[in-house]
Amino acid sequence: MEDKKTYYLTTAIAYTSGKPHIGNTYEAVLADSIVRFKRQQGYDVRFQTGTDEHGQKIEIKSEEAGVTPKQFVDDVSGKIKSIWDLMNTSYDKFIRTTDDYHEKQVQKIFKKLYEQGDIYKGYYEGMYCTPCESFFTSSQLVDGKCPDCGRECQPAKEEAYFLKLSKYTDRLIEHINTHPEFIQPESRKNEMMNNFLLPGLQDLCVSRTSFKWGIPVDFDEGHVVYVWIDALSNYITGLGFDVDGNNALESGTDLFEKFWPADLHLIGKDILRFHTIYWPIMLMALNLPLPKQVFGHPWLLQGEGKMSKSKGNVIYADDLVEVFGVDAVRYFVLHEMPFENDGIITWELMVERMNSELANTLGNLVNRTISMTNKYLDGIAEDKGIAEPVDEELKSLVLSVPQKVIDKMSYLHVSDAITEVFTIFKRCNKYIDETEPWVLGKQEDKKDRLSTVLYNLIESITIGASLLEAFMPETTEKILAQLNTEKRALDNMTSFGGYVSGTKVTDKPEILFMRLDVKEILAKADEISTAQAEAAECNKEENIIDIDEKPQITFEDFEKLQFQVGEIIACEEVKKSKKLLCSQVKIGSTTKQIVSGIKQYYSAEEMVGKKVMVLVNLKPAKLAGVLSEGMLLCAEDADGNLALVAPEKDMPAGAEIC
RNA sequence: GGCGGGAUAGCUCAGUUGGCUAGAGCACACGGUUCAUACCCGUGGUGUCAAGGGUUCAAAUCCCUUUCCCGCUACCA
Repeated sequence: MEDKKTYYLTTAIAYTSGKPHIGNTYEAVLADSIVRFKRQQGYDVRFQTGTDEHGQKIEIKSEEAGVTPKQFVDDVSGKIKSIWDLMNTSYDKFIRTTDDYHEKQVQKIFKKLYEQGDIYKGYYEGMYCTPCESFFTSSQLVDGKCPDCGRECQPAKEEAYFLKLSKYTDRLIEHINTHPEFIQPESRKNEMMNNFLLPGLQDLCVSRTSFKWGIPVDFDEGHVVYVWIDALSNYITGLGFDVDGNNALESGTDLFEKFWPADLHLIGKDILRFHTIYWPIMLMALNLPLPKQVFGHPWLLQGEGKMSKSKGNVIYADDLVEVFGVDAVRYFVLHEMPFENDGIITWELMVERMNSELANTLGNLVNRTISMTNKYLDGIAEDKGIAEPVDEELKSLVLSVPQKVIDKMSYLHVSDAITEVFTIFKRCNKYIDETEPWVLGKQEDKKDRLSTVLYNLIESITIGASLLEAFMPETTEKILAQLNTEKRALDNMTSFGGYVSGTKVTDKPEILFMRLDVKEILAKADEISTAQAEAAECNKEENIIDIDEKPQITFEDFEKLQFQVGEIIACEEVKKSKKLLCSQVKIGSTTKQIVSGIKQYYSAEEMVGKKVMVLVNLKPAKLAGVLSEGMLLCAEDADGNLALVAPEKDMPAGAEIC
């Protein structure tokens, strides 16, 4: 049996709380372009993607929708899968965290880690600073006290399971230092090191009791496995991994044995921490090898302001595909995303790219080449060998591109790789200008030269189109079909002239990419936007916010709190702080200084004169070096927007709130 | 507040270990061409390389200071 090198790539699994927008879709397309290229390079590839389907948010959403959580995620997961299919992503495995084999293994993993002591049942036995609401490992404490506020830390009481991280920290640091390619882009490595690894990790809470929709901890009723052990494990359970070593086989093959460790976890930069710290530690605890590389890709952002469904400006892949076609959308997201910085997508930019690169440079090139071949040569371009110096320039450029593309792709610089391919098409257009086939066509004695010129063009386009396959598979197929030839293999691009001389091209060239009118497209985008906003309106997600429930308190507990109306008589910004305002608050005959993190929502000037609700008897603390003697109460919505709470009628400063 | 990364043409960015008149794409303007989807080709830059100082024969590049942006993180009683 041929011993091909394997390549295992995974994307993050998409959370099934709603339809994925173009930014989520980008990840799947990026992954797809990478694996398609690896296949071209001859690797035995496995590409896994899927959906993450547990958690409180889904429990709540399904309840609102009046269906069971399973029904809810079945629906959303199906939608996500259909968008991945629409985008032509060639995944080998679509895993769902509600799949039974996955759930079973997660339970076994959890149990194994528990039995060997890597997971322990805690009662927040770590050092907990109540005022700071934070946990600290003992190594983080300063003189046994909270490193932030310097106060005593105590154990807290809530019951939960924790993954012990400290045991493996040194090994992980060592691994990251000796494997510079492990975290990509490399700049993220410092962030992980400096913010988490070097200061010391606090143990990760891996179970919850506050909701039910999750994988139960089978030896402790009431606990469900919280997100990370559940979600991250998909990368191995999807290969049929079994904790006891009885890996499930797929058509006789032990996929886990064959494909693990993964070559690349492709994820968004926001979850890099989980993939480069918690996941490796889980794997170490399971005594499994670590993935070779984790790439936290940047985001594809939407241009016009913050996206929101109610504004109707969320861009979805299926809307784009309807207007532009699959490959145009693939081209756009891949090309517009640099390696490290966020990219931007708008309808205008889409049209611009579509017109200038796809329609003009590529589409028109194919079209004019085929048209001339038909017009002057009855569709048959033979290599008559009538060469001129300019031909060599074309050939050497074309033949230099494959290696450049391979290099760019090996560093995952997909955008640059596509740009390289397009240099072929640009050179071809120039070549046409240089050789002027329409002039040759008028001279009977130049027929052979003309034929050679068109042959060179067709050969160049064949190579270019073949190189495009990873990025725009349908376009590759369409071009090659029009040229009536086969896809050229990557290792077969070292010499010029593979196109079978004398082949007849199609006599009915089809437009590959239609030029679009920006105004028309924007009008269409407007329609989509309006429809979206209307849908959001009638489907109005009731603005209900659920937060974690706290334990019941007694009236005595409540009586300990002293609330009064306070009048803000002066207010200024706290220098050196992004969020803090420092207010002088009149409460009865005294004045307290209170610092609040509301600068984003209130200016210092507008604060003055407000009468607000104040928690008066809170122990004073220093914030950013400024003393704060109480708390201004605020309401907070799901996006973190704040609104001060004030008495409904005018009340004097100092009035008790009870 | 801590750590890190930036600031180069109207826009998006390249610029390797300091080294010739600082580059590319887009956009714009003009010229050429007509096979093609009004397309393609060519030509066109007075840029304080954020500001100031320093090292050097030589600085966009190295060092210091300042300003402004961004990322992660902490804080946000």
